[in-house]
Amino acid sequence: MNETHGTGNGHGRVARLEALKLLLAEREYTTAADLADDLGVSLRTLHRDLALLRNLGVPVGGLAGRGGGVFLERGWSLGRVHLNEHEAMGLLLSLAIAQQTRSPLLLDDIRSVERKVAQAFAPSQAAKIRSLRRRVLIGRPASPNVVEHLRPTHPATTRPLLEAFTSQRIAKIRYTDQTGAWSSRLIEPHYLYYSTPVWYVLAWDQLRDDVRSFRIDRINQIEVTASTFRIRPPDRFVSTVEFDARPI
Amino acid sequence: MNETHGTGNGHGRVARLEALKLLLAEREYTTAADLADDLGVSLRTLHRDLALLRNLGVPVGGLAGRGGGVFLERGWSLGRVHLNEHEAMGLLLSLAIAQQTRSPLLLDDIRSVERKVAQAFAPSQAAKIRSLRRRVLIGRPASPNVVEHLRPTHPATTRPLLEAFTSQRIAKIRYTDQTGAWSSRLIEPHYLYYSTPVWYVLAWDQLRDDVRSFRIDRINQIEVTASTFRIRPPDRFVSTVEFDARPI
DNA sequence: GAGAATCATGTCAGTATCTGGCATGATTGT
DNA sequence: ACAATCATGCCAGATACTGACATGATTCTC
Repeated sequence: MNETHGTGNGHGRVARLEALKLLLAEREYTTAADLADDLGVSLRTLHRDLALLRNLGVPVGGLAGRGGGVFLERGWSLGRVHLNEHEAMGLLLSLAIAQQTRSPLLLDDIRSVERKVAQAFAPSQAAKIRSLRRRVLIGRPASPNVVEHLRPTHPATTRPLLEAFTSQRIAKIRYTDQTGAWSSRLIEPHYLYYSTPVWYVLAWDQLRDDVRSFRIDRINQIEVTASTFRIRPPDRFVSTVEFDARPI
Repeated sequence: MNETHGTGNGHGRVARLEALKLLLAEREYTTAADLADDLGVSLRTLHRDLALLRNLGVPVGGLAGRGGGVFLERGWSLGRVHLNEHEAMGLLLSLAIAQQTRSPLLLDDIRSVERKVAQAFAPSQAAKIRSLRRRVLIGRPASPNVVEHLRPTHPATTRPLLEAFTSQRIAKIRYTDQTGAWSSRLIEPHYLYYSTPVWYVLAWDQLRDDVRSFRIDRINQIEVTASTFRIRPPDRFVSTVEFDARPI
Protein backbone atom coordinates (compact mmCIF):
# COMPACT_ATOMS: atom_id res chain seq x y z
CA MET A 1 0.00 0.00 0.00
CA ASN A 2 2.58 2.56 1.02
CA GLU A 3 5.63 3.11 -1.03
CA THR A 4 8.94 1.98 0.29
CA HIS A 5 9.82 5.42 1.68
CA GLY A 6 13.25 5.04 3.21
CA THR A 7 11.80 5.98 6.53
CA GLY A 8 13.02 3.31 8.78
CA ASN A 9 13.57 -0.33 8.46
CA GLY A 10 11.33 -3.15 7.73
CA HIS A 11 7.67 -3.45 8.10
CA GLY A 12 5.26 -3.66 10.91
CA ARG A 13 4.09 -1.37 13.57
CA VAL A 14 7.00 -1.84 15.91
CA ALA A 15 9.49 -0.66 13.34
CA ARG A 16 7.29 2.29 12.54
CA LEU A 17 7.14 3.34 16.16
CA GLU A 18 10.89 3.17 16.33
CA ALA A 19 11.12 5.41 13.29
CA LEU A 20 8.60 7.74 14.85
CA LYS A 21 10.71 8.08 17.97
CA LEU A 22 13.69 8.99 15.84
CA LEU A 23 11.74 11.52 13.85
CA LEU A 24 10.50 13.15 17.01
CA ALA A 25 13.97 13.22 18.49
CA GLU A 26 15.45 14.63 15.34
CA ARG A 27 13.03 17.43 14.74
CA GLU A 28 12.59 20.21 17.21
CA TYR A 29 9.11 20.63 16.00
CA THR A 30 6.67 19.04 13.58
CA THR A 31 3.02 18.57 12.96
CA ALA A 32 1.17 15.31 13.11
CA ALA A 33 0.32 15.62 9.43
CA ASP A 34 4.00 15.86 8.54
CA LEU A 35 4.87 12.81 10.55
CA ALA A 36 2.02 10.84 9.09
CA ASP A 37 3.24 11.74 5.67
CA ASP A 38 6.83 10.78 6.42
CA LEU A 39 5.81 7.45 7.81
CA GLY A 40 3.36 6.80 5.03
CA VAL A 41 0.34 6.26 7.23
CA SER A 42 -2.91 8.05 7.76
CA LEU A 43 -3.29 10.85 10.22
CA ARG A 44 -5.53 8.71 12.32
CA THR A 45 -2.95 5.98 12.59
CA LEU A 46 -0.28 8.45 13.47
CA HIS A 47 -2.32 9.74 16.37
CA ARG A 48 -2.82 6.21 17.51
CA ASP A 49 0.91 5.70 17.41
CA LEU A 50 1.52 8.84 19.42
CA ALA A 51 -0.95 7.63 21.99
CA LEU A 52 0.88 4.33 22.15
CA LEU A 53 4.23 6.01 22.68
CA ARG A 54 2.78 8.07 25.48
CA ASN A 55 1.45 4.91 26.95
CA LEU A 56 4.91 3.45 26.89
CA GLY A 57 6.23 6.44 28.75
CA VAL A 58 7.74 8.52 25.99
CA PRO A 59 6.96 12.14 26.87
CA VAL A 60 5.34 13.28 23.65
CA GLY A 61 3.85 16.72 23.96
CA GLY A 62 1.23 18.29 21.75
CA LEU A 63 0.02 21.83 21.29
CA ALA A 64 -3.30 22.43 19.60
CA GLY A 65 -4.09 25.48 17.61
CA ARG A 66 -2.53 27.35 14.79
CA GLY A 67 1.23 27.10 15.01
CA GLY A 68 0.90 24.08 17.24
CA GLY A 69 2.57 20.75 16.75
CA VAL A 70 3.95 17.69 18.43
CA PHE A 71 7.34 17.30 20.04
CA LEU A 72 9.32 15.49 22.66
CA GLU A 73 9.45 17.08 26.04
CA ARG A 74 13.03 18.08 26.53
CA GLY A 75 15.37 16.10 28.66
CA TRP A 76 14.50 12.89 26.97
CA SER A 77 17.08 11.02 25.00
CA LEU A 78 17.14 7.70 23.30
CA GLY A 79 19.34 5.21 25.01
CA ARG A 80 21.84 3.32 23.03
CA VAL A 81 21.69 3.31 19.32
CA HIS A 82 21.34 -0.04 17.67
CA LEU A 83 21.84 -0.86 14.04
CA ASN A 84 20.76 -3.98 12.27
CA GLU A 85 22.87 -5.80 9.76
CA HIS A 86 21.74 -3.85 6.73
CA GLU A 87 22.01 -0.55 8.49
CA ALA A 88 25.49 -1.35 9.66
CA MET A 89 26.50 -2.26 6.14
CA GLY A 90 24.90 0.90 4.81
CA LEU A 91 26.80 2.96 7.31
CA LEU A 92 30.15 1.44 6.45
CA LEU A 93 29.35 1.70 2.79
CA SER A 94 28.54 5.37 3.10
CA LEU A 95 31.84 6.03 4.73
CA ALA A 96 33.63 4.14 2.01
CA ILE A 97 31.85 6.06 -0.71
CA ALA A 98 32.54 9.38 0.95
CA GLN A 99 36.15 8.47 1.31
CA GLN A 100 36.29 7.70 -2.35
CA THR A 101 35.26 11.23 -3.24
CA ARG A 102 38.45 12.45 -1.63
CA SER A 103 36.85 15.63 -0.47
CA PRO A 104 39.25 18.03 1.16
CA LEU A 105 36.93 19.49 3.73
CA LEU A 106 35.41 17.65 6.66
CA LEU A 107 36.08 14.25 5.22
CA ASP A 108 39.82 14.07 5.48
CA ASP A 109 39.86 12.01 8.59
CA ILE A 110 37.10 9.67 7.59
CA ARG A 111 39.49 6.80 7.96
CA SER A 112 39.61 7.20 11.67
CA VAL A 113 35.85 7.47 11.86
CA GLU A 114 35.58 4.31 9.85
CA ARG A 115 37.82 2.47 12.22
CA LYS A 116 36.02 3.71 15.28
CA VAL A 117 32.65 2.81 13.88
CA ALA A 118 33.80 -0.62 12.78
CA GLN A 119 35.03 -1.30 16.28
CA ALA A 120 31.78 -0.26 17.83
CA PHE A 121 30.11 -3.47 16.80
CA ALA A 122 29.82 -6.29 19.24
CA PRO A 123 32.20 -9.16 18.68
CA SER A 124 29.48 -11.52 17.56
CA GLN A 125 28.11 -9.10 14.97
CA ALA A 126 31.55 -7.92 14.01
CA ALA A 127 32.49 -11.23 12.50
CA LYS A 128 29.49 -11.28 10.26
CA ILE A 129 29.87 -7.63 9.31
CA ARG A 130 33.53 -8.16 8.49
CA SER A 131 32.87 -11.08 6.23
CA LEU A 132 30.15 -9.16 4.44
CA ARG A 133 32.37 -6.12 4.07
CA ARG A 134 34.91 -8.15 2.21
CA ARG A 135 32.28 -9.05 -0.30
CA VAL A 136 31.26 -5.51 -1.16
CA LEU A 137 33.55 -3.68 -3.54
CA ILE A 138 33.42 -0.07 -4.52
CA GLY A 139 34.95 1.37 -7.63
CA ARG A 140 34.93 4.59 -9.58
CA PRO A 141 31.76 6.44 -10.40
CA ALA A 142 30.03 5.09 -13.48
CA SER A 143 30.41 6.88 -16.78
CA PRO A 144 27.62 9.30 -17.71
CA ASN A 145 26.73 6.97 -20.53
CA VAL A 146 26.01 4.13 -18.17
CA VAL A 147 24.14 6.36 -15.77
CA GLU A 148 21.90 7.59 -18.50
CA HIS A 149 20.60 4.16 -19.32
CA LEU A 150 20.10 3.21 -15.74
CA ARG A 151 16.76 1.67 -14.98
CA PRO A 152 14.92 2.13 -11.73
CA THR A 153 15.17 -0.79 -9.38
CA HIS A 154 12.42 -2.13 -7.24
CA PRO A 155 12.53 -3.52 -3.73
CA ALA A 156 10.77 -6.53 -5.15
CA THR A 157 14.05 -7.48 -6.79
CA THR A 158 16.68 -5.79 -4.63
CA ARG A 159 15.43 -7.18 -1.38
CA PRO A 160 15.55 -10.84 -2.42
CA LEU A 161 18.90 -10.22 -4.05
CA LEU A 162 20.34 -8.79 -0.87
CA GLU A 163 18.87 -11.67 0.99
CA ALA A 164 20.50 -14.16 -1.33
CA PHE A 165 23.78 -12.28 -1.06
CA THR A 166 23.93 -12.05 2.70
CA SER A 167 22.77 -15.53 3.43
CA GLN A 168 24.69 -17.10 0.57
CA ARG A 169 21.71 -18.55 -1.16
CA ILE A 170 21.51 -19.51 -4.78
CA ALA A 171 19.14 -17.32 -6.76
CA LYS A 172 17.27 -17.87 -9.96
CA ILE A 173 17.11 -14.70 -12.02
CA ARG A 174 15.88 -13.47 -15.35
CA TYR A 175 18.37 -11.07 -16.83
CA THR A 176 18.23 -8.69 -19.76
CA ASP A 177 21.58 -7.94 -21.39
CA GLN A 178 22.73 -4.89 -23.36
CA THR A 179 21.15 -6.13 -26.53
CA GLY A 180 17.79 -6.51 -24.87
CA ALA A 181 17.79 -10.28 -25.00
CA TRP A 182 16.93 -12.00 -21.78
CA SER A 183 17.97 -15.26 -20.24
CA SER A 184 17.44 -17.31 -17.13
CA ARG A 185 20.31 -17.87 -14.75
CA LEU A 186 21.08 -19.78 -11.62
CA ILE A 187 23.59 -17.66 -9.77
CA GLU A 188 25.66 -17.66 -6.62
CA PRO A 189 25.90 -13.97 -5.65
CA HIS A 190 29.46 -13.73 -4.35
CA TYR A 191 30.30 -10.06 -4.59
CA LEU A 192 28.49 -6.78 -4.86
CA TYR A 193 30.26 -4.11 -6.83
CA TYR A 194 29.30 -0.49 -6.62
CA SER A 195 30.12 2.07 -9.24
CA THR A 196 28.11 5.10 -8.17
CA PRO A 197 25.22 4.89 -8.66
CA VAL A 198 25.16 1.48 -10.29
CA TRP A 199 25.26 -1.82 -8.50
CA TYR A 200 26.55 -5.02 -10.00
CA VAL A 201 26.49 -8.49 -8.63
CA LEU A 202 29.50 -10.65 -9.39
CA ALA A 203 28.30 -14.18 -9.40
CA TRP A 204 29.06 -17.70 -10.28
CA ASP A 205 26.70 -18.69 -13.04
CA GLN A 206 25.89 -22.29 -12.37
CA LEU A 207 24.44 -23.03 -15.79
CA ARG A 208 27.46 -21.59 -17.60
CA ASP A 209 29.78 -22.79 -14.88
CA ASP A 210 31.72 -19.56 -14.92
CA VAL A 211 31.97 -16.09 -13.41
CA ARG A 212 29.46 -13.56 -14.67
CA SER A 213 28.57 -10.04 -13.64
CA PHE A 214 25.07 -8.65 -13.67
CA ARG A 215 23.85 -5.09 -13.40
CA ILE A 216 21.15 -5.28 -10.83
CA ASP A 217 18.87 -2.83 -12.58
CA ARG A 218 18.80 -5.30 -15.46
CA ILE A 219 17.56 -8.15 -13.30
CA ASN A 220 13.90 -8.55 -14.09
CA GLN A 221 12.91 -11.31 -11.84
CA ILE A 222 14.47 -13.09 -8.95
CA GLU A 223 13.65 -16.05 -6.84
CA VAL A 224 15.76 -17.10 -3.89
CA THR A 225 16.17 -20.84 -3.61
CA ALA A 226 16.62 -22.82 -0.45
CA SER A 227 20.09 -24.12 -1.27
CA THR A 228 23.16 -22.28 -0.12
CA PHE A 229 26.59 -22.01 -1.71
CA ARG A 230 30.16 -21.94 -0.48
CA ILE A 231 32.36 -18.95 -1.12
CA ARG A 232 34.80 -19.51 -3.96
CA PRO A 233 38.25 -17.94 -4.25
CA PRO A 234 37.92 -14.19 -4.88
CA ASP A 235 40.42 -13.72 -7.70
CA ARG A 236 38.20 -14.61 -10.61
CA PHE A 237 35.46 -12.33 -9.40
CA VAL A 238 37.51 -9.34 -8.45
CA SER A 239 39.44 -9.37 -11.70
CA THR A 240 36.25 -8.77 -13.66
CA VAL A 241 36.01 -5.21 -12.33
CA GLU A 242 38.43 -2.34 -12.43
CA PHE A 243 41.59 -3.02 -10.60
CA ASP A 244 41.27 -0.22 -8.09
CA ALA A 245 38.05 -1.45 -6.61
CA ARG A 246 38.44 -2.04 -2.93
CA PRO A 247 36.31 -3.65 -0.26
CA ILE A 248 34.50 -1.37 2.15
CA MET B 1 13.19 6.54 31.36
CA ASN B 2 9.80 5.02 30.65
CA GLU B 3 7.75 2.66 32.75
CA THR B 4 4.99 4.72 34.08
CA HIS B 5 3.41 1.40 34.71
CA GLY B 6 4.97 -1.87 35.61
CA THR B 7 6.62 -4.12 33.15
CA GLY B 8 3.58 -6.15 32.54
CA ASN B 9 1.63 -3.35 30.97
CA GLY B 10 -1.32 -4.71 29.12
CA HIS B 11 -1.95 -5.06 25.46
CA GLY B 12 -0.20 -5.12 22.18
CA ARG B 13 2.93 -6.47 20.71
CA VAL B 14 4.80 -3.19 21.11
CA ALA B 15 4.37 -3.21 24.85
CA ARG B 16 5.42 -6.82 25.00
CA LEU B 17 8.58 -6.10 23.07
CA GLU B 18 9.38 -3.29 25.46
CA ALA B 19 8.91 -5.69 28.34
CA LEU B 20 11.07 -8.23 26.60
CA LYS B 21 13.87 -5.70 26.22
CA LEU B 22 13.69 -4.98 29.91
CA LEU B 23 13.72 -8.63 30.81
CA LEU B 24 16.75 -9.20 28.65
CA ALA B 25 18.48 -6.20 30.13
CA GLU B 26 17.88 -7.18 33.72
CA ARG B 27 18.74 -10.84 33.43
CA GLU B 28 22.25 -11.82 32.63
CA TYR B 29 20.98 -15.02 31.24
CA THR B 30 17.72 -16.78 30.48
CA THR B 31 16.22 -19.32 28.21
CA ALA B 32 13.64 -18.62 25.56
CA ALA B 33 11.20 -20.87 27.39
CA ASP B 34 11.52 -18.78 30.54
CA LEU B 35 10.92 -15.56 28.68
CA ALA B 36 7.95 -17.00 26.84
CA ASP B 37 6.50 -18.04 30.15
CA ASP B 38 7.08 -14.66 31.77
CA LEU B 39 5.47 -12.85 28.90
CA GLY B 40 2.64 -15.30 28.66
CA VAL B 41 3.12 -16.20 25.04
CA SER B 42 4.04 -19.33 23.18
CA LEU B 43 7.62 -20.27 22.57
CA ARG B 44 7.14 -19.73 18.90
CA THR B 45 5.93 -16.20 19.41
CA LEU B 46 8.81 -15.47 21.73
CA HIS B 47 11.26 -16.48 19.05
CA ARG B 48 9.44 -14.29 16.61
CA ASP B 49 9.80 -11.40 18.99
CA LEU B 50 13.49 -12.03 19.38
CA ALA B 51 13.87 -12.06 15.63
CA LEU B 52 12.06 -8.75 15.46
CA LEU B 53 14.31 -7.16 18.04
CA ARG B 54 17.35 -8.34 16.15
CA ASN B 55 15.88 -6.85 13.05
CA LEU B 56 15.61 -3.54 14.80
CA GLY B 57 19.27 -3.76 15.65
CA VAL B 58 19.07 -4.89 19.26
CA PRO B 59 22.00 -7.24 19.72
CA VAL B 60 20.27 -10.30 21.07
CA GLY B 61 22.56 -13.25 21.24
CA GLY B 62 21.66 -16.87 21.47
CA LEU B 63 23.57 -20.02 22.32
CA ALA B 64 22.18 -23.36 21.33
CA GLY B 65 22.78 -26.52 23.22
CA ARG B 66 22.47 -27.67 26.76
CA GLY B 67 23.23 -24.79 29.07
CA GLY B 68 22.58 -22.31 26.30
CA GLY B 69 20.26 -19.36 26.42
CA VAL B 70 19.51 -15.91 25.12
CA PHE B 71 21.04 -12.64 26.28
CA LEU B 72 21.98 -9.14 25.24
CA GLU B 73 25.39 -8.65 23.73
CA ARG B 74 27.38 -6.11 25.64
CA GLY B 75 29.27 -3.14 24.35
CA TRP B 76 27.71 -2.72 20.98
CA SER B 77 26.21 0.71 20.92
CA LEU B 78 27.47 3.48 18.73
CA GLY B 79 27.06 5.66 21.77
CA ARG B 80 30.45 4.47 22.88
CA VAL B 81 32.19 5.79 19.86
CA HIS B 82 33.88 9.01 20.70
CA LEU B 83 34.15 11.45 17.88
CA ASN B 84 35.26 15.02 17.82
CA GLU B 85 33.21 17.71 16.21
CA HIS B 86 34.80 17.39 12.80
CA GLU B 87 34.59 13.64 12.79
CA ALA B 88 30.97 13.81 13.76
CA MET B 89 30.23 16.18 10.93
CA GLY B 90 32.21 14.01 8.56
CA LEU B 91 30.20 11.00 9.55
CA LEU B 92 26.89 12.72 9.03
CA LEU B 93 28.13 14.20 5.82
CA SER B 94 29.12 10.80 4.50
CA LEU B 95 25.68 9.50 5.14
CA ALA B 96 24.15 12.49 3.41
CA ILE B 97 26.36 12.08 0.38
CA ALA B 98 25.56 8.42 0.12
CA GLN B 99 21.92 9.16 0.40
CA GLN B 100 22.17 11.72 -2.34
CA THR B 101 23.42 9.15 -4.79
CA ARG B 102 19.94 7.71 -4.55
CA SER B 103 21.30 4.26 -4.89
CA PRO B 104 18.98 1.47 -3.96
CA LEU B 105 20.38 -1.61 -2.24
CA LEU B 106 21.93 -1.23 1.18
CA LEU B 107 21.45 2.49 1.07
CA ASP B 108 17.71 2.62 1.09
CA ASP B 109 17.51 2.71 4.80
CA ILE B 110 20.29 5.20 5.19
CA ARG B 111 17.73 7.66 6.43
CA SER B 112 17.10 5.67 9.53
CA VAL B 113 20.82 5.20 10.10
CA GLU B 114 21.23 8.93 9.81
CA ARG B 115 18.68 9.53 12.47
CA LYS B 116 20.05 6.90 14.75
CA VAL B 117 23.57 8.22 14.43
CA ALA B 118 22.46 11.78 15.00
CA GLN B 119 20.83 10.56 18.15
CA ALA B 120 23.97 8.88 19.33
CA PHE B 121 25.59 12.14 20.26
CA ALA B 122 25.46 13.32 23.80
CA PRO B 123 22.64 15.76 24.45
CA SER B 124 25.09 18.52 25.19
CA GLN B 125 26.78 18.17 21.82
CA ALA B 126 23.60 17.35 20.00
CA ALA B 127 22.44 20.94 19.89
CA LYS B 128 25.64 22.14 18.33
CA ILE B 129 25.73 19.29 15.84
CA ARG B 130 22.17 19.95 14.87
CA SER B 131 22.75 23.60 14.23
CA LEU B 132 25.84 22.85 12.18
CA ARG B 133 24.02 20.24 10.17
CA ARG B 134 21.50 22.75 9.06
CA ARG B 135 24.29 24.85 7.65
CA VAL B 136 25.81 22.22 5.43
CA LEU B 137 24.03 21.67 2.14
CA ILE B 138 24.70 18.98 -0.36
CA GLY B 139 23.69 19.09 -3.98
CA ARG B 140 24.28 17.18 -7.16
CA PRO B 141 27.72 16.05 -8.23
CA ALA B 142 29.63 18.76 -10.06
CA SER B 143 29.84 18.70 -13.84
CA PRO B 144 32.98 17.12 -15.32
CA ASN B 145 33.91 20.54 -16.58
CA VAL B 146 34.05 21.98 -13.11
CA VAL B 147 35.89 18.98 -11.75
CA GLU B 148 38.55 19.30 -14.36
CA HIS B 149 39.51 22.81 -13.31
CA LEU B 150 39.50 21.99 -9.67
CA ARG B 151 42.53 23.18 -7.78
CA PRO B 152 44.05 21.35 -4.87
CA THR B 153 43.20 22.80 -1.49
CA HIS B 154 45.51 23.14 1.45
CA PRO B 155 44.86 22.68 5.11
CA ALA B 156 46.35 26.12 5.53
CA THR B 157 43.17 27.54 4.05
CA THR B 158 40.57 24.89 4.75
CA ARG B 159 41.28 24.64 8.44
CA PRO B 160 40.81 28.32 9.21
CA LEU B 161 37.77 28.39 6.99
CA LEU B 162 36.18 25.52 8.88
CA GLU B 163 37.07 27.26 12.08
CA ALA B 164 35.40 30.48 10.93
CA PHE B 165 32.38 28.50 9.80
CA THR B 166 31.84 26.50 12.94
CA SER B 167 32.45 29.29 15.40
CA GLN B 168 30.70 31.89 13.31
CA ARG B 169 33.66 34.17 12.93
CA ILE B 170 34.15 36.76 10.24
CA ALA B 171 36.98 35.91 7.85
CA LYS B 172 39.11 38.00 5.58
CA ILE B 173 39.89 36.20 2.36
CA ARG B 174 41.63 36.74 -0.93
CA TYR B 175 39.63 35.19 -3.72
CA THR B 176 40.39 34.47 -7.35
CA ASP B 177 37.37 34.43 -9.66
CA GLN B 178 36.83 32.61 -12.96
CA THR B 179 38.60 35.28 -14.94
CA GLY B 180 41.68 35.01 -12.78
CA ALA B 181 41.22 38.39 -11.13
CA TRP B 182 41.50 38.44 -7.38
CA SER B 183 39.90 40.53 -4.70
CA SER B 184 39.78 40.90 -0.94
CA ARG B 185 36.63 40.11 0.94
CA LEU B 186 35.30 40.25 4.44
CA ILE B 187 32.87 37.37 4.71
CA GLU B 188 30.49 35.74 7.14
CA PRO B 189 30.59 32.04 6.23
CA HIS B 190 26.97 31.04 6.70
CA TYR B 191 26.63 27.88 4.66
CA LEU B 192 28.84 25.23 3.18
CA TYR B 193 27.63 23.74 -0.04
CA TYR B 194 28.99 20.49 -1.40
CA SER B 195 28.71 19.44 -4.98
CA THR B 196 30.92 16.35 -5.13
CA PRO B 197 33.81 16.90 -5.02
CA VAL B 198 33.67 20.68 -4.88
CA TRP B 199 33.00 22.74 -1.81
CA TYR B 200 31.52 26.22 -1.83
CA VAL B 201 31.02 28.63 0.97
CA LEU B 202 27.86 30.71 0.85
CA ALA B 203 28.64 33.87 2.69
CA TRP B 204 27.54 37.35 3.42
CA ASP B 205 30.06 39.66 1.82
CA GLN B 206 30.33 42.55 4.21
CA LEU B 207 32.04 44.91 1.78
CA ARG B 208 29.43 44.34 -0.94
CA ASP B 209 26.69 43.97 1.64
CA ASP B 210 25.18 41.03 -0.20
CA VAL B 211 25.20 37.25 -0.52
CA ARG B 212 28.15 35.79 -2.41
CA SER B 213 29.32 32.25 -3.00
CA PHE B 214 32.96 31.22 -3.14
CA ARG B 215 34.52 28.05 -4.38
CA ILE B 216 36.83 26.94 -1.64
CA ASP B 217 39.63 25.87 -3.91
CA ARG B 218 39.75 29.42 -5.25
CA ILE B 219 40.38 30.97 -1.87
CA ASN B 220 44.04 31.92 -1.79
CA GLN B 221 44.44 33.32 1.60
CA ILE B 222 42.36 33.48 4.70
CA GLU B 223 42.54 35.12 8.07
CA VAL B 224 40.01 34.54 10.80
CA THR B 225 39.11 37.68 12.71
CA ALA B 226 38.05 37.90 16.31
CA SER B 227 34.57 39.21 15.64
CA THR B 228 31.64 36.87 15.32
CA PHE B 229 28.47 37.19 13.28
CA ARG B 230 24.84 36.35 13.77
CA ILE B 231 23.09 33.88 11.51
CA ARG B 232 20.93 35.60 8.90
CA PRO B 233 17.75 34.16 7.39
CA PRO B 234 18.62 31.20 5.16
CA ASP B 235 16.49 32.01 2.10
CA ARG B 236 18.92 34.28 0.29
CA PHE B 237 21.78 31.84 0.73
CA VAL B 238 19.99 28.68 -0.12
CA SER B 239 18.45 30.16 -3.24
CA THR B 240 21.88 30.73 -4.74
CA VAL B 241 22.38 27.00 -5.18
CA GLU B 242 20.33 24.40 -6.95
CA PHE B 243 16.95 24.01 -5.51
CA ASP B 244 17.28 20.38 -4.56
CA ALA B 245 20.19 20.89 -2.25
CA ARG B 246 19.35 19.71 1.23
CA PRO B 247 20.95 20.01 4.62
CA ILE B 248 22.68 16.95 6.01
C1' DG C 1 28.42 -41.51 20.37
C1' DA C 2 23.80 -41.42 22.08
C1' DG C 3 20.70 -38.43 24.18
C1' DA C 4 18.90 -34.28 25.95
C1' DA C 5 18.62 -29.31 26.16
C1' DT C 6 18.08 -25.23 23.47
C1' DC C 7 18.12 -22.05 19.79
C1' DA C 8 16.10 -21.23 15.19
C1' DT C 9 12.82 -21.44 11.29
C1' DG C 10 8.93 -23.27 8.29
C1' DT C 11 3.87 -23.82 7.62
C1' DC C 12 -1.03 -23.23 8.45
C1' DA C 13 -5.64 -21.75 9.85
C1' DG C 14 -8.28 -18.75 12.90
C1' DT C 15 -8.72 -14.54 14.85
C1' DA C 16 -7.22 -10.46 17.25
C1' DT C 17 -5.52 -6.18 15.87
C1' DC C 18 -4.41 -2.77 13.03
C1' DT C 19 -5.69 0.58 9.36
C1' DG C 20 -8.03 4.22 6.68
C1' DG C 21 -11.92 7.19 6.27
C1' DC C 22 -15.05 10.06 8.28
C1' DA C 23 -16.98 12.74 11.97
C1' DT C 24 -16.62 15.52 16.21
C1' DG C 25 -14.72 18.23 19.97
C1' DA C 26 -11.28 21.15 22.00
C1' DT C 27 -7.72 24.60 21.87
C1' DT C 28 -5.14 28.47 20.06
C1' DG C 29 -3.29 32.07 17.13
C1' DT C 30 -4.56 35.76 13.48
C1' DA D 1 -14.92 34.26 13.21
C1' DC D 2 -11.87 31.38 11.04
C1' DA D 3 -8.29 28.28 10.12
C1' DA D 4 -4.84 25.25 11.92
C1' DT D 5 -3.97 21.42 14.96
C1' DC D 6 -4.25 18.11 18.49
C1' DA D 7 -7.21 14.39 20.20
C1' DT D 8 -10.80 10.60 20.13
C1' DG D 9 -14.79 7.77 18.69
C1' DC D 10 -16.72 4.42 15.44
C1' DC D 11 -16.91 0.98 11.71
C1' DA D 12 -15.87 -2.28 8.04
C1' DG D 13 -12.25 -4.51 5.76
C1' DA D 14 -7.46 -5.93 5.37
C1' DT D 15 -3.43 -7.44 7.82
C1' DA D 16 -0.38 -9.70 10.56
C1' DC D 17 -0.13 -11.90 14.74
C1' DT D 18 -0.62 -16.16 17.34
C1' DG D 19 -0.34 -20.98 18.82
C1' DA D 20 0.38 -25.77 17.51
C1' DC D 21 3.22 -28.85 15.40
C1' DA D 22 7.29 -30.28 12.91
C1' DT D 23 12.16 -30.05 11.70
C1' DG D 24 16.99 -28.81 11.74
C1' DA D 25 21.22 -27.36 14.05
C1' DT D 26 24.26 -26.86 17.83
C1' DT D 27 26.38 -28.01 22.20
C1' DC D 28 26.72 -30.06 26.60
C1' DT D 29 26.70 -34.47 29.52
C1' DC D 30 27.44 -39.10 30.18
